[in-house]
Amino acid sequence: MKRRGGLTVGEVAERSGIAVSAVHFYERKGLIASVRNDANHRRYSPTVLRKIAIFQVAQRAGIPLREIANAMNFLPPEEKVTVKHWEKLSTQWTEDLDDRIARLRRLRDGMAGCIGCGCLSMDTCKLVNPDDKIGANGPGPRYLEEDAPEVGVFIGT
Amino acid sequence: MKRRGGLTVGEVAERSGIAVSAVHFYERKGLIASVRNDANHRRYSPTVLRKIAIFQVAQRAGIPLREIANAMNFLPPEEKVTVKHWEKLSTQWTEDLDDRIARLRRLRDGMAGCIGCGCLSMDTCKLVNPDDKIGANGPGPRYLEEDAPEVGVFIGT
DNA sequence: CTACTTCCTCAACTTAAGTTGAGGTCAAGT
DNA sequence: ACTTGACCTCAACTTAAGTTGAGGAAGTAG
Repeated sequence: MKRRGGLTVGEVAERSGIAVSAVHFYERKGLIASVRNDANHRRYSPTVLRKIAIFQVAQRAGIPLREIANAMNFLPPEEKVTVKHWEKLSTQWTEDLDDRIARLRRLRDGMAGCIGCGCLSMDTCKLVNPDDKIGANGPGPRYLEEDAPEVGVFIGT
Repeated sequence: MKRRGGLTVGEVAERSGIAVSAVHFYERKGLIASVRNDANHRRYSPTVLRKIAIFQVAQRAGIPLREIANAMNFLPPEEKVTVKHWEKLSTQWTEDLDDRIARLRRLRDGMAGCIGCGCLSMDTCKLVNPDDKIGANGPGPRYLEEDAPEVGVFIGT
């Protein structure tokens, strides 16, 4: 099983620290590509290692695979990928992370000030029901979900 | 269908903004409880509204239902729940959120400084492979997952 | 030549947090 | 009497991100 023409799945799996089945899976999903040798075995370019590394980092950041795949589709075919491209991804995902962080921070502040205060009653609590008509807007107290109109409001007491 | 003895599922669903099927689901999972009337219909105490509100907030914070259920098990039976109990939950989950936020922040800083720098190559990048032996430790570059031994290391270039 | 290991495909299973649908009961309104 | 609407149970479906297993081929070591 000499690696004439690229890395085997086993090698990719071991060097990137994921399971062989995961490598197969990523390929099925179109996130990476391989060529086949005469025995119908996959051979990978070393760049898949970088890609997989990026998948891991992005996933840890909470980016779903679908979006990762989407981003991968904007990359030029194979080795024409430049540092610029990774920079763009990085910027995009960093912004995404900033959003997530901000959202969690709002929640944390609301939670610290509000659940403990005893007011959490659907009718009066700003954290849960900021404007007394959330039920009419569809399901769920999705208040802190998207940028709320008034961020400083849910003091709660 | 007069509400003799508590809220109906429909009322709970409407007032808490979730689907009837979700109310059923929470009950199956033991997160809330009901009594049955003579027609075998569920009747809920108004406190379920508060509970469901808390589920929503906690889930938004990324707490899985299993943990929420677990926390609910530590609450006294029914209306013997005091503000202290909610405070404790709040404190616990706030800490949890602090952790999540810190983790995301580390990731963001690593991502901003590292993916763009062009070094992301599994062999040399600290973000991806901080100590050149992560493959031997099991699957995945789980570096930023738990508190990493050296947080300031992944400058990357 | 035989055994071992890696590889192949395809289908089914997993967890979370519900949703959807089929089939049936019960009380109210007309 | 009949239809509507809310309720009941139970089973199956959904998405994400894979894992596990069955059944088979191919390359390698002794």
